[in-house]
Amino acid sequence: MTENLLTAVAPDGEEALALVEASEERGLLCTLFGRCRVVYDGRASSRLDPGDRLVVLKPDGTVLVHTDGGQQPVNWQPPGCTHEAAVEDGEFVVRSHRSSPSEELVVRFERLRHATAYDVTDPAELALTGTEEDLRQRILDDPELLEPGFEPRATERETPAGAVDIYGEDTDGNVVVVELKRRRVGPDAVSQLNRYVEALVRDLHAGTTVRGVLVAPSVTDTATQLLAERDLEFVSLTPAPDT
Amino acid sequence: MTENLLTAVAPDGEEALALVEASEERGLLCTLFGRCRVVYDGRASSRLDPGDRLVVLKPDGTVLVHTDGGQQPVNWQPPGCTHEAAVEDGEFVVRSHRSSPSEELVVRFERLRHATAYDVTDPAELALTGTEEDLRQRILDDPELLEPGFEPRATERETPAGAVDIYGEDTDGNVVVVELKRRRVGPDAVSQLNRYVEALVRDLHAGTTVRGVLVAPSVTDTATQLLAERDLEFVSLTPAPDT
DNA sequence: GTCTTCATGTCGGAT
DNA sequence: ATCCGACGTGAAGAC
Repeated sequence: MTENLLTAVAPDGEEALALVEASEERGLLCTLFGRCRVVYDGRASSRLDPGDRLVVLKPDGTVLVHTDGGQQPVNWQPPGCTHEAAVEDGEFVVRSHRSSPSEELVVRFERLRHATAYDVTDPAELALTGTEEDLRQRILDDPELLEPGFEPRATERETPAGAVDIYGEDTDGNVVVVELKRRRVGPDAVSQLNRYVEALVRDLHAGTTVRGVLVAPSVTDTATQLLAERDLEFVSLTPAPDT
Repeated sequence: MTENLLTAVAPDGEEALALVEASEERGLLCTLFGRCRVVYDGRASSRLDPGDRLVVLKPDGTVLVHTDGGQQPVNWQPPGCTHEAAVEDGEFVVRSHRSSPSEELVVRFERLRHATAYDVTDPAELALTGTEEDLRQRILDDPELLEPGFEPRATERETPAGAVDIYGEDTDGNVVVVELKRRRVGPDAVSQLNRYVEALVRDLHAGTTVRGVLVAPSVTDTATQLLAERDLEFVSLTPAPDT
């Protein structure tokens, strides 16, 4: 058994308890595999009958209950929760809770097949490209991508309805509100843009024309309809130049 | 080693390869712990420098890369992906890919501390309460919760702008459009309701009054403003009766 | 804390 | 396959 690596095959309750507590003390990430029931009560409530699952306990208080399928855990607790392990009626039990909002998750193992604890301190930062931020920078670097003569004046400009992605001016001196989306958009993005435009129409001097431009790779038909109804515009752009 | 439970402490590339391939063959869920780099290219692109992490391979093709903190994996692939493991330059490598959209994830291990494979076939269904569906049922069971004399006529009624949660009539014969939210709502929910109301105003006979009612536990100030501007209403209700 | 919006959102249901 | 909206959405940044 290596330093900062604990494992136990088919541990009984006490063994598992020792491992989880040691894990907690040393700030290790813990994985538990076995047959368990799960009860959750908080923002909603859920019950999960017995089944074989993988349970992950992270040093930051996160709890994940994973089944054989799906990217999302079937049950979970967010970071910042505190958990205690115990042996109750011969069953190994993990209780995780938080206040604000009040939430509790209880995982009760009928049978534990395996338990491990690892040190997973991770210094690296994820470098991600292709985000909305990249799309914004692409337009700021070359405003002509939006339209000839477009001049950005501000990003994240505040309005009563929220912050506008890019606020600028066209060649005729009209105000241009730009809403950016990194992927194909539907009706929600059009409504969002519309909120900003309406807020600015109210705020600015009467007589100022405010154009709203949605920038995204593409839009759905419904979104196109909505854009037309509200006199809003669309410009097709992706976060990264096409290759 | 129990049936359908494979483990390996500090496996070399070949051992890990055998375990992952056996895991795949038998439909097991596989966990890998070690120091790795991760490269992702697809809808976006990301690079992650070496760090100690937990990698989960599910039998449905899901891949999760978890660090010490956070509920979300730092990298992942969705269900339906296919992955191959290999030893390259002495390193154990997992490549996962899918088409439509074209995406690839490569996890390259400098060092593998532990590997396991479990059978996690899970027959149980999650029983969840406190959802929007519960809120809908609560109102259908007792329409007076919305307002005296409210009469539901349909759920999921289609409009050009999408399906209305509850479509009904008030005591004056006006059309009532109800949008339900299980939790406190912001501007987006107001816009959504507004889209349905506008679509129905266009669709129905001129002269028909269409009321829009947002039902949720509470609303933000901005949402209240928006509701007022658009002549929409708010009724406070939670998915479950208060206890 | 609350509010707002982004996300490689994911997921499910309907067309 | 696309579209649409819910989700115990989570996570980040602003206030």
